[in-house]
Amino acid sequence: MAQSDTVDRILDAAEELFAERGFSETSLRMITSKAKVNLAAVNYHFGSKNALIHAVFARFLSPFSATLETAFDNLEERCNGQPPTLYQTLWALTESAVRMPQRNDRGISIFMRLLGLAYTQSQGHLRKFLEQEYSQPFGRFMRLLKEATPELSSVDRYWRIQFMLGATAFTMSSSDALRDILQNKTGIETSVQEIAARLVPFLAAGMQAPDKLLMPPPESKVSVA
Amino acid sequence: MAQSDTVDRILDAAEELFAERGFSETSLRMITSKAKVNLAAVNYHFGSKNALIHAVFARFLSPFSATLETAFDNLEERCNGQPPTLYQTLWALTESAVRMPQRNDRGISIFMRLLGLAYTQSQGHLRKFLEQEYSQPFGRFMRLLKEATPELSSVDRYWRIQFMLGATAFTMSSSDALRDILQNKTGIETSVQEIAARLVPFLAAGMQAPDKLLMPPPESKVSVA
DNA sequence: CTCCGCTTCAAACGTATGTTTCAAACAGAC
DNA sequence: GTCTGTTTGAAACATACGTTTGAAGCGGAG
Repeated sequence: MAQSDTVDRILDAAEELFAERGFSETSLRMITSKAKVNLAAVNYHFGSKNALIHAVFARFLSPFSATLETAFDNLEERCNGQPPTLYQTLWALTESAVRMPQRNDRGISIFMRLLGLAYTQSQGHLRKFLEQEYSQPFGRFMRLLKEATPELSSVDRYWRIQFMLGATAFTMSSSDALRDILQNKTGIETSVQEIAARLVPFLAAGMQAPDKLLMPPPESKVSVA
Repeated sequence: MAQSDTVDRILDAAEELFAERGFSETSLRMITSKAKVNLAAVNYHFGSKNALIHAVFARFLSPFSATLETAFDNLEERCNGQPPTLYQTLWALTESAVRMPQRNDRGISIFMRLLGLAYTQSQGHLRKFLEQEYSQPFGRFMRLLKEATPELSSVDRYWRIQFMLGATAFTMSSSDALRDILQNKTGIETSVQEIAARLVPFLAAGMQAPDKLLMPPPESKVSVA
């Protein structure tokens, strides 16, 4: 073969194993044996394990980043200068993720799980890589969020964005496991699209919740029987 | 010293390092050197690294579990047979966590971060350990949630609980970093209690959001100017 | 065919890990 | 003081890791 497919086989195997087990817990030997390539191939083609991790992310994040930009473009165009609503912004993001061309049916799950891991596993090199490669669409998303929630103080918005990120990253990072649990308990099959469709209203409602309270909730007074 | 403090020193160091770096990324040598004890002490006192991980969790989870049970007892007693509201249930949980006697001021953050890691890092042995040791308070919390949201289908409730867990675990697990970022940007100091006070309304609102939608949001139609 | 750059391969390297070993140090009971 | 069971200590163990090496294999150009 003139153009070797070794690189893609490695990326496929790595992507799947990383998503299943995390980065530190996945060895190059697992990857190369799953990909049926020689151990040295990883260092030959990518340079190091960390560079392989970056490549795995770049392969799906770069097209996603582009898709997201055009989705935001379309959204803002449709709004004729008015800021898009929170719902619309969240939905644009979700659709961009869900509509991405997938290599296989689990593609979206793996995609999400990896994003969750990226946030969760404290791999300094990864965070640095993602920040400097994909800061633009992220910044734009933040700006849209700000315009969509002008009623929030910037501190409230800051924290609620963290809550949204958490709910999303966490759920997505274990979406396979959670789906399986539900499947075993109730027999119900759930697609990633459905999870997303349930997540968006949850996030939007949380984001627009009434003010924070600093004291115990009103109902918690001891009632005199 | 009759009762050696080696065990506690190991637990303290392990707790902190695990919270900072994750389990796989923390070696016994890091732990023992931080704790200023001999390397072999871990295996002598705990048996294995995995057993040490369990011990770290048990040390804060067991008292928390007890505190939580009495908090739920008090709550249910105050309600005279009526099911506690969602707000009250969430608040009981939050207060139990926040009011736990802490070894130091970072105690609560570490506590939360470890819980997040336990969910996220796919350490099979840990999940098994937590499930069989702390299924009771967890199950009770689930039952209270169910009674507080009778309007939700069990599938909706299942997913929304996952979203809540995610927002909580994620935020709390990086609360130190998030607090610092906010501090640097705005000069505002934030306590864990305040974060909790912002989180609870977010969660409650999300939990009680209107039905999931299966289509794009209503506002996303192209408006005819 | 010969050559050359690129790719694969088996093997080894150095390092770090969790765990084990066994002697030394220690504390409390007698 | 002496004995005994427990705890510490330095060192080694076996294993797994990421990475490097150098030779073998290969395809197209001259």
